[in-house]
Amino acid sequence: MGSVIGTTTSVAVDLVIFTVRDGLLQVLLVRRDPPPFAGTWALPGGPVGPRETLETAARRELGEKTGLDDVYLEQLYTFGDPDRDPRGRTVTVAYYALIQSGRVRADESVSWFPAARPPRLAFDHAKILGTGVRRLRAKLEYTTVGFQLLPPKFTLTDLQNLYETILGKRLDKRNFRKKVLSLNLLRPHREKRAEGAHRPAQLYSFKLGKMMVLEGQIV
Amino acid sequence: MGSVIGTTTSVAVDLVIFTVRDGLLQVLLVRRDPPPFAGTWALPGGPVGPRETLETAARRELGEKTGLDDVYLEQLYTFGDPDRDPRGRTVTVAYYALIQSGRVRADESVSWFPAARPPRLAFDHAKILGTGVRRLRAKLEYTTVGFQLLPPKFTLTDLQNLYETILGKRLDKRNFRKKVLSLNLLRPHREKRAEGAHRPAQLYSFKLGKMMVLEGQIV
DNA sequence: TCAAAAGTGTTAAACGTACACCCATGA
DNA sequence: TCATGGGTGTACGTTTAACACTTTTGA
Repeated sequence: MGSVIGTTTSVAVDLVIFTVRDGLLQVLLVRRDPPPFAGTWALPGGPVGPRETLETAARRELGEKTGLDDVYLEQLYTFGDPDRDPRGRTVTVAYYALIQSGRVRADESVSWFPAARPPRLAFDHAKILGTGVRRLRAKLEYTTVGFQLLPPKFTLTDLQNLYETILGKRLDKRNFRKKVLSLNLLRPHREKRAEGAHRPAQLYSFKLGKMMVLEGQIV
Repeated sequence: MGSVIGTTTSVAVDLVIFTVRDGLLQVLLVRRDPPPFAGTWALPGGPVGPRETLETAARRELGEKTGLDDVYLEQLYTFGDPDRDPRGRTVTVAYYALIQSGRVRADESVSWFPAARPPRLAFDHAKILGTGVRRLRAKLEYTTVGFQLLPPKFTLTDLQNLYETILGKRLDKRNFRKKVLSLNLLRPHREKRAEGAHRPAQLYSFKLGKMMVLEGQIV
């Protein structure tokens, strides 16, 4: 309630940016240039500007690292252990974002890594990442967040692969399709996707722009 | 990633302390003495000390206001709009706590209010409280947090009243009992509670000390 | 014609939901 | 004996879970 005299606390945002690529849940990391942890990988993030809301700061960081602005973003958790940053007290508000694979161009200093086996991470970012993975798994089961990881048009097999990848378990094809279609969240397209020597797959898109909390579970 | 030069940001914790009393979900508020918002009610809270973790700061505040230390406490959300505190930029990490009614002595400056109809609150505390109520409702349905609001020994009617109060809907007595008992979370006691001109009620206690996430829904 | 992924139904078990009466007690 | 809240079971509909074959295509 009073002010904290003589103490400097920095407030930052950090981002856990997820995608699904190559059958793996992956996370976008940046290579740190300055010390501490120079040369190691870290979650994208940075200080909150004096006139920014926390979410604005998170969206700005996201835009700077990915060039994207129409992305699902949600506050994850706030980390503030006094020794988490050797430079001084820093409280970081972590957000997580879900983007469609292929919308971000990786390079030397910005790259995708498997979320389950990341490289050694700076600060307490391994802990933040773990919190993000658990949250995503939990939300996948009772919301439509998963759809944010797919391109505008996708097949039911794409969707099932996504769920199997993130949850780390196999699902029954017939039951999965029955359940997903019964939710009435998907609009079939005229076109089908033919790729390879087999029957072409029906393309669908997600009817709603926004994430939705479901009554029951998807899986 | 760099430090924020020339900007002072304070970091605070605020507490949404819930109980159930008189058939209502209630929240503990403190009367503010200093400006701004002098004389209005506010969530208990205060600055995070230089060597404290966020949770330690929250527990300290909780102890100062209630005298209790063995309380369910969970991080809720972080609020950081630049103008939320007229004195200057303050980011507040909100926690919510669940305590058993009757363990806190209210007085002139610390008092319980119905969470659904609080008095006018300082800062953005009405928004924080709303976030807390929604989170508690959501968690009640798929975890055992609700048990934290009951004394060590309680009856199934106590438990059902608690659920009905927080969720704001009536539940079927037989179905509720069947479901709760099938979870095997309760230990019956030898004693019963006789109060009034009717059959005495079986007392139970919660087997686990900790909150638990359930497979399905309680209600 | 073969290989590969898409697509499709049925059945049994579990679970959720609706519903009404007897029990034990103190006044 | 009455009023009060405690305590119990069943039947039906819905949901979940397990399970295998046919279709369409390109090579």
